[in-house]
This record gives sequence, structure tokens and C-alpha cells, in this order.
Amino acid sequence: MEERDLQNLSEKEFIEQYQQTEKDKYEKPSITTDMVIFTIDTEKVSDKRKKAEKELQLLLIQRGGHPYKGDWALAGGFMGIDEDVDTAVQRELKEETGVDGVYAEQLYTWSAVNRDPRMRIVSVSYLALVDQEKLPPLRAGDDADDVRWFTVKDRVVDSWDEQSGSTIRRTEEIELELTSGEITVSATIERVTVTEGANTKTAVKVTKQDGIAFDHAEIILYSLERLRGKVNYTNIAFNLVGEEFTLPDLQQVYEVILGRNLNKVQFRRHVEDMVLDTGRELRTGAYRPSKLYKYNAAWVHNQLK
Amino acid sequence: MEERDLQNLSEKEFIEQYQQTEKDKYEKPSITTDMVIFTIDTEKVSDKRKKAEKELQLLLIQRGGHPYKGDWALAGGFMGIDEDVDTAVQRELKEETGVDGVYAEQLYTWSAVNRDPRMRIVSVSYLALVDQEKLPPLRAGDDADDVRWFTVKDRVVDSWDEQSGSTIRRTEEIELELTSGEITVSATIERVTVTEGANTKTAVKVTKQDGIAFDHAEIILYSLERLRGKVNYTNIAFNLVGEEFTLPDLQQVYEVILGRNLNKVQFRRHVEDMVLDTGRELRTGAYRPSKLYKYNAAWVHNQLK
DNA sequence: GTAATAGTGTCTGTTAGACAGTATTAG
DNA sequence: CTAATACTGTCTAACAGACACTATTAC
Repeated sequence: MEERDLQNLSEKEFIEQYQQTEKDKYEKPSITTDMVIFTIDTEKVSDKRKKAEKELQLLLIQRGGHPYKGDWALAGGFMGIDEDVDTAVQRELKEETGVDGVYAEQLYTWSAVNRDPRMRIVSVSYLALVDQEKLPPLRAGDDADDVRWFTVKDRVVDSWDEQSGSTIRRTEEIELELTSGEITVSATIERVTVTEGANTKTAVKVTKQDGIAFDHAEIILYSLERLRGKVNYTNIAFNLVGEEFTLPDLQQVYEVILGRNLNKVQFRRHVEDMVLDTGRELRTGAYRPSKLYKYNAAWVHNQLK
Repeated sequence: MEERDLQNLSEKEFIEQYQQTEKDKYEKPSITTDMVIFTIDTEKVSDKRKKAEKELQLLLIQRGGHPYKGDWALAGGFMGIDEDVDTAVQRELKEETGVDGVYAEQLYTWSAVNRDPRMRIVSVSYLALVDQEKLPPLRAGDDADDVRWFTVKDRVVDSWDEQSGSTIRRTEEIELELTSGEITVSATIERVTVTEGANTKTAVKVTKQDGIAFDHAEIILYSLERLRGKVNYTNIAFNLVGEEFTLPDLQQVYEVILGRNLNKVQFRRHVEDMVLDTGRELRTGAYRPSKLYKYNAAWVHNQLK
């Protein structure tokens, strides 16, 4: 194999040479992080006869400048040249929410060529979960007009299959609706999954978006589904409750995430090994108090999934 | 909220202005893809009395230039400014292996500040699976000295827990060994998982590496574990067999990936809904022939995980 | 006592895991 | 027939899902 001139140098010389002549040969994209931060909030109910329901909420920031001025976007920001993406996320999270060391898991890297009209931006998205109780009050940052928690609702509006030969094409139309007080933003997402042999390819398209900036509707939906998947076989939900919690409360967290009611017995069996009885109780009304539990740090899930 | 001067422009004007003055204000990293391409190869056994065993293999490229000259690295390359990462991966895969449209799933984005001595490089890694039968013969590319398939072996050498208060610290020492004929490269990886309350943080460190370039040992281990996890609840393994296959063969693919033997009855029950009987048979020896199956495109897994 | 919510005992149907059997082939 | 591998019937233990029951509290 032929060696190029550069390769006859020592490694040290090569790197010096490279940094002078090769490093900026090609145009580079910018790297940002996008954070999908979820929390569970207890709905404020004036009617005392009704039980307060929990809600899954998501932090959005109203854009103060172009592009998508006035629309709502995920928190995030540029990665510094001297930090890695994980550090950038934790730094941004602290700047945006004031909380340190929250759960943040890397999700996916978004790189569509035109996802930002300003320039080429590749964004690494993170799923973050914070306990509402630990949060200080929100305040808008420099380049934001407003910051708010939005209640998340999504539903599959329509879904159908088409078959042609051995190819199956499944189309799903999904509606995402985010509400914060009088403000509602929404998007309609079309997901087409084509299965040909064992090969499955998924294409996602936002067909309508109202008040949501960039490709953030798609990122939010992706995070939501990942969160739902992980709830069942990891301890991820425990990041959304305080240090001590009751099982009815924990069950409600699961129910809100999954969007369906769970059977009490089965739920308790499911989390049995993940919790430890603190011996304390919580009295909240004219009925039997709940036991308070804490997370069992010794719990391990048997299988990597 | 105060508006900056830039923000008094129309969106179109803003973007033009931005691209002239703001776009390159900060130093940017380069973006590359790293591909962990697995295949299943049937071991060549000269002794005809022994049954041929399958092996999990992985494609590595010997570096022709600095840094890590002579070491083995994952295939990959720079993302062009006019393509997204998925396109870059498929392009590189075709260049490296000659195969079009293989299964490739985005895994994780690696961004440690010093992962490349030349400059700041953020790399999006992909897990790719190819069927050995479809592969044309390998040939080394421009900047590579050699390209080879390496048999993958990993094992947990040691593992222990330390508890201090409510914090549990689990340390695992993992050895990764890649062999191709007379060549063996290896790495020792130490993974420390600290659980504090519900919060679990994992730190991975390569403590020894011999013949493997960059942080690729860590990426390979990560991919291997993801592959193992996904085998159980997705159709991912079908990308490693041909269009038609026998159940004993498919079972061996599962066994090689998981690194343990599976029960035949249970395995067959597990894949029952994922396969279709073709009505054909495969004769390979002086015994009962196996039925040939193909993938059942109508299969859907119930749960997103 | 009642109303409301917390928590448990137990039945049932499904799935995972293992064993021992039968089936089919070449020679 | 034998040896070798493919495939199946069936037992058992574990788990998921549902229902009905008991327990504890404020009033």
C-alpha cells in the first residue's frame, strides 16, 4: 500500500502537520444538545371531592429570536469545544432548570441536512427526568421569551397496513398535543414502517406543526416512546418521585407514563424487589395511610435490553 | 424581554445576517461515523466428524496512517456537509463492504474531548448486521493497510460490589478479544456502576488495549451488549441469516450472539410467530433434513422496548 | 357505623424451562 | 439395523392479569 508523504513523519510530527493543514479542510457542522425534560406534576384540583390526578409534563422554551420566533422549543444549546456532550447537557440543564445531577440519558442524534435554517446543526438529544419537588421556580433565560411546563398528550389517530407482495407498509398517524394553561401547541406525525423480508425501515414525517419549533415534535415523540419502553424493565420511573414515596403514588407515575391503568396487585408484584419499606407512613385523608417506601439500590435487572 | 438588534430583522434577513456573522463564531468539531459491522461465519472445520460451529465476527480495518498506525479500527468516515449521518453510514458501508442497504441502527454518539489526538471529533456509532453470504470479498481501501473479519470473544473476568451507606458501587472487569487467523487484538475494560438512591451512573474506562485504535474497544463492547439485548425481543437476528434458513441454523445464530446454549423447544416457541414454513427442506447429511423457513414480515413485537 | 383509600389472598390462563420421546435420513 | 440430527408432546414452575376480599383511617 502506498504511503502518503504525511505518513513518513513520526506520530507527533504528523499530528502537528495535520492540525495545520488538514484539520479544517472540510466544512463542519455545529453540535448542539436538545433536552427532553419530563417531570410528573400533580394536577391542581379545586373540587376537593375529586382525587388529584398526576400529569406528565415537559419543559419547553419560547423562542425569543429567529428562526421559529415565538414558537416553543426544547431546551438545549451548543456543545463547547472543550466539553463532551454529556457535560454540555448537565451544564445546560442546570442553567435552564437550576437542578444539578439529574437523570439524563442519551437518546438519539438528529442530523437531517435542513433541520435548522441557519446552518448545518447536528443535535444529540437527551431524555432527562426530574422530580418536581426538587425544582426551583422557572425563569426565562437570555434568548428565551418564556419557559413553561407543558402537559403531554399523544394518541394514534389512525393506523393502517398495506401489503404488496412480500412488502408490508404500515402507516401510523400520531397526534402530539402539549398544553400549558391557555397555551396549546401541537403536531401531527406520520410514521411509515416498511417491512421487506427481515429488513424494516421507518420514515417519520411531521405533516402539520403548530407552535413547535424545528424538528422538536419528532424528538419529543421519540423520547416519549423510549420513556414508555424503559419504564417496564428499568428503574427509570424512580427518577420522577422523591426519595420516599408511596406505592399508590408510584403506580400513578407508571400509569401516567404508560397512558393506561395498571392492576394494583400486578403492579405491586412488579416493583416488589425494587423498593424497601421505610417503616414510615403517609397520612393524606380520612382513610388508611400509605406506607412510605424508598428505592432499593441493590436491585438489578436481570437482562440488558 | 430585551431584543437584540439582529432580532429586529425579518426571518429571511436574520438568517442571511446570521450566516455572515454568527455561523462560524465558535470552533466546531468534526463529525464521523463508526460502524460496528457484525456477521456470522461458519467455522471451517477440517475434521468432518465435528459439526461446524458458527462464530460472531466483526469487521476491522488496519490503520495505514497516524495516529494508531498499524492498529485495528472500526470502519467509518467523515460525514459530508450535505448528507445526514444515516446516509453517511450507508455510503461508507457500501465503500467498505460492497453491500447496499444493510441493517444499520444508530447506537450512541461518542464525544470525549480527547478521543482523537488530531482534533475534536464527535462520532456517531452504528450497529450494522450483514449476511455473510451476500458479502463480496473484502479489499483494503485507500487509507487502510488491511481489512479483516475478527472473531469476537468477551468475558467478565471479575466483578465485585462495594457498599458504603446507601451507595452501591459495582465494578466489572471485562476482557475483549478479537481474533483473525494469526492476529489477535484485545482490550480490558473496567466498568464502574454507582447507584445512589434511584440514580445510577456508569463510568467506563479502557485499562489496557493492545492493537485496537482510539476508543473503539469501548464502542465494540457497547454494540455487543446492545446486540445481545435486542436479540431477545426484536427480529434483529434475521439480518444475519439468508432469505431462507433452517431453525437449527437460526438457533445457532442466537446462541453465538448470546454466548450460551438455548433450549430447543423454548427457542422454537420463541421464534414461532416470526417465521413462515417455505415447504422446502435442506439436506446436509446422513440424517433427517431440516425444514426451510423464511421471515414472517407480518410479525410485530407487542412492546416497544 | 360510613366513605374512602391501602393493601392482600387466591384463582386462572399464559409463558419459560426442561426432559424424554418420536421422525427422518444415509449408509 | 445404527448413528446422527430434526422435530414434538408434555410436565412443571414462574409470571401476568383479574377479582374479591380485608385493613385502616377521619368523621
